[in-house]
Amino acid sequence: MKNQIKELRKAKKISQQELADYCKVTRQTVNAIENEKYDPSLQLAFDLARNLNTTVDTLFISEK
Amino acid sequence: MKNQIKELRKAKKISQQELADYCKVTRQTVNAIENEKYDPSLQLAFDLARNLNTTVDTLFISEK
DNA sequence: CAATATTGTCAAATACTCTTTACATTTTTA
DNA sequence: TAAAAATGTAAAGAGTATTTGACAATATTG
Repeated sequence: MKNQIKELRKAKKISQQELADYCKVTRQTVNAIENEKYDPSLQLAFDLARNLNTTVDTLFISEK
Repeated sequence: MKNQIKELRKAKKISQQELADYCKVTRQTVNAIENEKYDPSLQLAFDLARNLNTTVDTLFISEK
């Protein structure tokens, strides 16, 4: 599963910490997901999409 | 998190078992998600959406 | 009605998500 | 260049997702 979090976050000019705060998770969680250590839960995927003004289907790319 | 899995599955006239097979999970997993016992992983959300000919953003409704 | 398919549910075990704490490295800014 | 901010990473533990096996209840079909 790939994602465009880093690109959209930078386009919005916010830090991992700020995005993490908006989504109510830790900075390390955002960092791990950006660097594809693991996939977020479905709820967190929705929270990330919302805070980056996009949709889950465009933020994440299921490689199948 | 709400979802429209049951409605779309019935519209397609397939059983929980068939949908589970397509997504490579157990019947119990599909049943639990339909009945909102817990949310699927992000990957399974994409698999469910794809097999029901829809998108994650329309199949699931994040209540926030 | 009887047989079969489908669905609901439960408990125990395993795998994965996420947090916390901590420290190192890189980037930005004064 | 020095200080501050941002990022990368790792280990341990809590909480959640999924599997397996099993049994009961409901719906469908012959």
